[in-house]
Amino acid sequence: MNTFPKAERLCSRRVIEKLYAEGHRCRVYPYSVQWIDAQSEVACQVMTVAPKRRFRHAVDRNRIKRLTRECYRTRKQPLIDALGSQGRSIAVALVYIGAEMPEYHKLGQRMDKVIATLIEANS
RNA sequence: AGCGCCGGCUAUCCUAUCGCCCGCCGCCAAGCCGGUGGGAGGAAAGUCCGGGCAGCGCGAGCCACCAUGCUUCCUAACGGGAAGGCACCGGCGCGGCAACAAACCGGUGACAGCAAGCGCCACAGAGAACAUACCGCCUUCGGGCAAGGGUGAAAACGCGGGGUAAGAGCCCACGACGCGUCCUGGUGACAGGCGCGAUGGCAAGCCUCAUGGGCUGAAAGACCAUGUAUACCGGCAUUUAAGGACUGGCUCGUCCGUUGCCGGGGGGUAGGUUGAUAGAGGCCGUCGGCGACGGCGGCCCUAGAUUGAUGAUAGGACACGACAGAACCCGGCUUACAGGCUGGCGCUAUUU
RNA sequence: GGUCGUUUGGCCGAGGGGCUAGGCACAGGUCUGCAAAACCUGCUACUCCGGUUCAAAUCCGGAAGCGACCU
Repeated sequence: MNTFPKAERLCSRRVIEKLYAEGHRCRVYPYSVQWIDAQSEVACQVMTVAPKRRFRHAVDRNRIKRLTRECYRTRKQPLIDALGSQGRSIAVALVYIGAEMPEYHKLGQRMDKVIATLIEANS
């Protein structure tokens, strides 16, 4: 099942600060992807970010994060399997850096690229 | 039916699949899980006001600072609301050639006080506030005057008469304006009258008067577990007077006091729980009130996250979907907003 | 979530009721064989909407933009 429960979301303030300070970063437009090795019970913890500077209204930021979560939820399984086979776990931040409101199907294609990049970087 | 003005309500819907948050039930308990129910707004926004709630040793007086500003009422409170007064604007309109009163209808108004004091009023102009004299008027040639011209946003209250050499609230009538232990009506603002009196404007200039205000703000605060100080408390020894605290300042009053040792005590940081969702709550009926609103009775429970929940896909309907997403809560204000429904008033045209 | 500040030509920046300084930049001219420098001239502004006032960049109310602080 393509679920996205609370355990797979990145919630720890301490891990987030460490991620921003020491994490790897690469750009897969329209995202800036940051990740770091972590010790958790699930293979991958993810947080979504939409910057207030670019998107003034809370409605727009909410929509970007919802679409991002939905795309990740439906495409995450290859990444989970790859990490699981190595016994590793990572923490990831998906920061939306595009200038315009995304469209679901196009965003899905980019998310495939993000997943592929993460698998390659952690194999 | 059309146009204009002023309000009120509403804010796409349905089906299937995959997901998110919370409550309850089941599995011995918990979690995964299974079942079941609930899940953003009229502005959730801006943070412009008011209050609840919480913390900060206490109190009194004066000053400073801030806010409000026609009256009465509503309210927990308000800078909000209701009704009324006054002013201005618009409409209508008897009559009238027309302009346009009164009354009526609607809208708008930071609407206390420059006859308490100070300050400011560019340019132009004689003069902008203890005034002044260019043209002008009068003259006994010493001078007197401010009506008329001209300047300006504004010119020493307006207009008519008396008066005078010419003039002037110098005097009078009418009118504008301010005041009154005054009279009448009204709870009152105010209106009408009587009497007295002054005369430019500006208080969203300083200010005066009246009323109100302690400060901070859920990132407040409380608790648990981990963990252990330099906070804090008590005792003993030492010091005796400077100093400090009381939330912007001063005064009064009150309190604390320097260092060392001993004992008690349990801070920061990271995590969790709580604060935190049933309330000045909503709806209906009824009674009181012009109304805002209040009393009584009945019914209802309606998000509660904590990196922060409502989305995606497919199909269908039509008016083709605006502004926009809770973060302690409530009452207002302001701002944004496609469409739909609806109430009142005015005018125009047609029909009956 | 809460608390503040700021907005004046292309850029920096003064002015706090009476025709909006100054500097840099830009354009034209003088000078020069050409340019630089210097000198002269010009151009482009008070974030927006209302209100107070005779008069508003300035005072008052509202909106918008930009920025800062508190964990």
